[in-house]
Amino acid sequence: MKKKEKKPEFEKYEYSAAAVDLVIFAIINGELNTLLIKMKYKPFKGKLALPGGRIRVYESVDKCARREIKEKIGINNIYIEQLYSFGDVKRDPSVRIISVSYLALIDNIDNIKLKTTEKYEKICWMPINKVPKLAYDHSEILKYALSRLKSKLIYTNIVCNLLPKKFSLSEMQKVHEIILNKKLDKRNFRKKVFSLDLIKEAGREAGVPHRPSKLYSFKTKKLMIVEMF
Amino acid sequence: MKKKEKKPEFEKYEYSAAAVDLVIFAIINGELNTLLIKMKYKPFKGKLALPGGRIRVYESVDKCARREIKEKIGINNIYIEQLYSFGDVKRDPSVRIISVSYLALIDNIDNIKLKTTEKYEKICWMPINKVPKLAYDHSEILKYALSRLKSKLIYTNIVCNLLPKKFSLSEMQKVHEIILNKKLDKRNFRKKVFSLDLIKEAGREAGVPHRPSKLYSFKTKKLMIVEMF
DNA sequence: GATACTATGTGTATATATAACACTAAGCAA
DNA sequence: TTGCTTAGTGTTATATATACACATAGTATC
Repeated sequence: MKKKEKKPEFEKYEYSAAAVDLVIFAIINGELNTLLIKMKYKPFKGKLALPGGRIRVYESVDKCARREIKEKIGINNIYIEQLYSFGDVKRDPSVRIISVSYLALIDNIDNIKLKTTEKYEKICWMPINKVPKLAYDHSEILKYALSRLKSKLIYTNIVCNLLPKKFSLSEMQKVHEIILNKKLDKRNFRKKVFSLDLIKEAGREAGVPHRPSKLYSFKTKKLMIVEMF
Repeated sequence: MKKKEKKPEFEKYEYSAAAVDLVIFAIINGELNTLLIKMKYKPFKGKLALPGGRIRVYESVDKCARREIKEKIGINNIYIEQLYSFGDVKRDPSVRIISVSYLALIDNIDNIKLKTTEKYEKICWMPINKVPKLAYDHSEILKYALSRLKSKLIYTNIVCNLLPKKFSLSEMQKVHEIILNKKLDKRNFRKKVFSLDLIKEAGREAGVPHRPSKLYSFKTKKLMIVEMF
């Protein structure tokens, strides 16, 4: 930080402020869940909303998304992806604010500790088909995130960010079925997954009252374009 | 406008301002062109950049994109699509500003009159493979726009926004070849296009020194998901 | 230790989609 | 009438996607 930092010239112009809103997905008990906060203050007191916050002048938009995630769930290194910027004038009734939305994926819910802050009444996971109408335009954002997740599940290996380090093919198939909301054929699923050469064997399940499944892990978590399903 | 408008609370927070940058594509002389402006003032005096401008407090982000287009090329009703928001802290060296980028497509270059404003040295079309390094992070934005256009060309009917009202199948194929940068098989192309049932006959070419082609027009310009190429 | 239970794991045949390939047709100009 | 130029057309081979049913390997129980 050698150069002297210059403050943005807000006062000169009537220009907009920006924020980040997060759609954080995790698979919990065989359902797709998203993280929501319950608002403590007006104008949406008592309503559920996506977590998020203002972008600071000295942080990039991506950094802001990661900071917010860190503040809410205590972790840092998860998959995030910018979705879309929502910019209606009245989307926040009290202030003109543009929201850059992000998708974030949790691969292992056990690593997460939710942190309530003073600003929110509570923070919680909720299965996406039980989510009521949210504050602001957050229902729209959630819908957008879900549709992005669905399409990326079909044409990329993004599913690796929703699975723990070791997983069975049945688990993997289940994630696809949950998100795409349809049953897949077990043999065709396995054939396809193997043909893509994305995973390697990683031991065997134990202590289950049935034939134990082989476990696999992803060779890489780098996002790749692959025709999945 | 009944309710009294409340001014955003810029002063209270150190938050960011936002702008829109436009990647406007048109097919000109068998090449894909993009609209660029030459900058008159520092910090990029003399450099080429994408057209764009600050988002006003009382306009939505989409409206801002359309206003900017109107100001630069005098038309209003073209296809636009939000791309991505670029938010590095130092992307503009003088002010912290987040840029929401848009793709816009011109279907008929004849309708366009470029308008230089006092702010720019000039405004002009340039074939995309002749574009030098641009000011700010605009080269990155252009690259992003091009990749979005390519992929949408493959899985949607977006090409309808780059063709005039009436066009021949050879013209349509040419647009695909220009953008995808590869030769396509004429018979397979036609077979596919007809099978999608997107176009209808619209007369015949005249005054050409060879067999005249049939002309077609799109049944609808509504964006649809279709497996093109 | 034999049996029941449960989720795992595997192969083939058919239908569909994609890719490769070359000649005739229609209008204009000389 | 001939030559020129781009438009227009079908078939075959290959690859991909879909549909479908039973044997297997552990654990738990009697």
